[in-house]
Amino acid sequence: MSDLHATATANTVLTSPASSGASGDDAAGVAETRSRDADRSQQIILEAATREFSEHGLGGARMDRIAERAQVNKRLIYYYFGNKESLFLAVLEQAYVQIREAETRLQLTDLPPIEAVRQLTRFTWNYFVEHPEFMALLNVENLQGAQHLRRSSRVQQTNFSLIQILEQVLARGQAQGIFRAGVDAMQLYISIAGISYFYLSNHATLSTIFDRELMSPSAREARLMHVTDVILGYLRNDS
Amino acid sequence: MSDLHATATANTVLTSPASSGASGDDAAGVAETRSRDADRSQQIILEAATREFSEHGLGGARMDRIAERAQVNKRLIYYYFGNKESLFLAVLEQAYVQIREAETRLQLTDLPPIEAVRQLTRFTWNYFVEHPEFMALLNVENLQGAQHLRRSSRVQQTNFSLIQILEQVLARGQAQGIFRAGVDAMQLYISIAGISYFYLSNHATLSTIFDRELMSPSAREARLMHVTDVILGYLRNDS
Amino acid sequence: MSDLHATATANTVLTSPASSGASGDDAAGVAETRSRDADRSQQIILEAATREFSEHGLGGARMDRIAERAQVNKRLIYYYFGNKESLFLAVLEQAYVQIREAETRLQLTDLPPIEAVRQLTRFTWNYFVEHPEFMALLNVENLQGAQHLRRSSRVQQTNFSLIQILEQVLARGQAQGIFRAGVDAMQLYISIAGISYFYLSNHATLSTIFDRELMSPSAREARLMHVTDVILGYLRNDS
Amino acid sequence: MSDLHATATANTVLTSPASSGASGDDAAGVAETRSRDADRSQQIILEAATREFSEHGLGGARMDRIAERAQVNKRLIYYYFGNKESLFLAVLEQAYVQIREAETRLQLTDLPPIEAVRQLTRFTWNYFVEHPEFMALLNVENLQGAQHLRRSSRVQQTNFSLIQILEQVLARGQAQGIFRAGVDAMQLYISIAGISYFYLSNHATLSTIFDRELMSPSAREARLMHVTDVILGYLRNDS
DNA sequence: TATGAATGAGCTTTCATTCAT
DNA sequence: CATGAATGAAAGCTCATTCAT
Repeated sequence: MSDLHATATANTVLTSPASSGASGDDAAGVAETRSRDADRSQQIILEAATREFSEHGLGGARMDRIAERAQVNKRLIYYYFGNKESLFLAVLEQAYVQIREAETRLQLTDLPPIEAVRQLTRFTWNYFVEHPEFMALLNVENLQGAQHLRRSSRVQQTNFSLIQILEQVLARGQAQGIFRAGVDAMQLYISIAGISYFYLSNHATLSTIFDRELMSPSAREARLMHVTDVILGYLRNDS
Repeated sequence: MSDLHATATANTVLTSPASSGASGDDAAGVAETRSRDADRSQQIILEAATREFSEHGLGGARMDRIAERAQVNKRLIYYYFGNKESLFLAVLEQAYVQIREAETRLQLTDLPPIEAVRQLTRFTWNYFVEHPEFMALLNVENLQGAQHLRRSSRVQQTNFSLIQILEQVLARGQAQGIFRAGVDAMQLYISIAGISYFYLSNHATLSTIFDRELMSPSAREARLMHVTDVILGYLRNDS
Repeated sequence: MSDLHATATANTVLTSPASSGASGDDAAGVAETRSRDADRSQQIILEAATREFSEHGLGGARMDRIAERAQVNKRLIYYYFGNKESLFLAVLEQAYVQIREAETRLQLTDLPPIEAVRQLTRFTWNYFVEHPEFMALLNVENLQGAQHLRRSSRVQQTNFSLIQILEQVLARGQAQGIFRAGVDAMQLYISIAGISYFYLSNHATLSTIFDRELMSPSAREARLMHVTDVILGYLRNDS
Repeated sequence: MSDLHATATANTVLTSPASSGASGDDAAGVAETRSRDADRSQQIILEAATREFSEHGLGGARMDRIAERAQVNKRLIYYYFGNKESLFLAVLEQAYVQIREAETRLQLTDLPPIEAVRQLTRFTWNYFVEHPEFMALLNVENLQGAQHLRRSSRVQQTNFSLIQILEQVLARGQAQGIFRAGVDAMQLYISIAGISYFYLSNHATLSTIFDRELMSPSAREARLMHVTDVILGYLRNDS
């Protein structure tokens, strides 16, 4: 989280006071006139709220606890974010902004197809491992039927260029005769994410049920290998 | 909650009134003499609670709403289940008992390996489709770090004989030269579940992000086909 | 408590069903027709209720707990005693009946004055020691402004013949020149009781404040000696 | 409740909001800057709670009624005192602080022994007369086995210097040959308090039983005279 | 920009009591 | 004589939110 707003523009979800839940019409220029402290307070609140929401869900999260975690006055949260729901939306938006940024840094088009898929799989796995709160937020938002996401103009623009990149990778592999034909990139992407996500997000219940330690370093390494095997095993062309 | 007790029918999680710090000497036979209404009331409450918890999470669930949904006096819920957390545990236990029962009905050992895997995949997919509340409960429980499940002696005994059956299927396929070697049955099972689960559980956010309808009948059919392809494509031996 | 209803008449507070809180018009004859079990159940309930009320007060007492302590169905308590308040009254009445009975057994008129006062003091002290629940009930009832006692025709008849006996003892002592003149028997009796009562009833706070163990056998013996010294020291005639 | 803190004025038990699991670094000086209303609100709540607890006991007291009596929002009580038990403890502590303060104002060391004992007796009697709620609180707390008092670091320091003063008075009286020897100051103090306390605290039941008006001015005057006679009569040396 | 004080609505839970047998 | 099931009312307490400065 430390590299969060490296630039003043790209990944910010910081708001003007009382712009509660609104779209995102406060652009770069405005940020200049705002004090450093204001930005910092908002960022600290967002981080605290991210932890709180991911640990307790929307209904279970407590504004008091967020204020305590952020070491700010509760009133300040309302000053910046309006209310609980808007705060949750801001948290969610920031989470999406961050993963999108990270994905952008991947350069899959430059790699051979198999390697590109391997990289994407590894990246997805690692991102979930390093950002369990992102998975938790997804859980929470899905429990709510994505009602916040749907309202967010900010996230909806994210029509995942990743899918286009993946399509291109699949096309290259197919042209080279090493990938099977007829693969839907979105379906594949969901499978890559799902295989990782279910294991990581549900490890608490799974390890209880199977009575097996699933989060040790060696277990995680084994899982990543399995995930890669499944995806590449599926894609390979054995004709 | 130590007085949860199994009765004659396999999938019951009906309890004695939670207030009685009694011994637990009311065994199977006694349940027969208990008024049918008691059992029925508990079952109705459990069903209402299942819906409520899966729609709103643990923190967001409202006891009032559960009572209303079950058309019983709110007090009765406390009479039978003690408190909200214990009610949630009872709901969770019943959900696990039910899926375990359904799995038991599968007869994978009698089928050819490929068909067995296909059946298991289809079953898992269909169960999630037909029981979205089960997925939601898993989500909720995982948000809580499986703290309820861990306390449940009832569920922990569920050491999923399914894994053993799957191991036997994999061994047969491998012996016949049609499955690859070295496949961990638990990893495979988690992948089968995960590929289905992520799509279904997160369809709300996914369809928002990809701007694609994921839950139409045709979309669901396509997904099931993809899922089966991934699993069988991974398993096939092309040496 | 085992010698409670040695006779069928004198000390009973057992009621006919639904005679809730009423005076006491069910006399000896009726008891004959009532089953042993009924009497026993009522007595068990009264004992359980006595403990509960003396430990938790009127507001803090729980009907559930009384039923549990008495090992009877909660409904039965209502069957016999009508409601909580009436049950408390029954408890209170029984407590008064018992101390009155015990006092009756004292034969102060036969003793020399000093010895008679000594015996009364010792008796009062011992009775409080052996019946802490009686003191607690007094506390509870006084917190309520004696509203139950006032309604009880049963207890009001108890116009304490003890005072008359004490008056006679004081008169004898004064006639013999060993007791001071002008002592009001009721005042003296309240002092005898109060000196013992305060120490015993409030020992919990007193021992905390003075950081001294007040209820050890030696401490209790010392206190009884002090109490006797105070009363006899006050009464002695030094002219 | 560890954040109870003493401020400049001796008898305050005012607290920081109970929610803040904060450090406790708000010392005396800070209280000055806090809005006067906060202190006032707390004091008003404490007074209302004192009345409520002394009239109804711990279990019978109603938070709603306390709020109504104090004319504050019920939520505010929880804001300052956390819960009912803690509020009761605060009430109890304030009651002890107040009587201790009043005792401190007595200047027994300057008086001749007989007069000192007479003053102490009169003071104790009068304090109970004027503060019946203090007696009631003692009753309530003793019913609970002094569990709150024991937890209070504040009250436990109150190791009643009064006993030391009384010891000195007794020594003087004995040296002058007017008091008997071998009197334990604590025993004597408990007797002084007990003789007054029992009469006043239990007057409701006593007046019912003895059918005598005990609280009229003349009756109270007679009792104080009796009490003084008992104590001084006991102490006098007639050798 | 920031904060301590205060609140209304509503939550989970408790309790004495009654119903139906 | 006895009981398990059920309930209305109200309790203690929580929570997101606003007031006033």
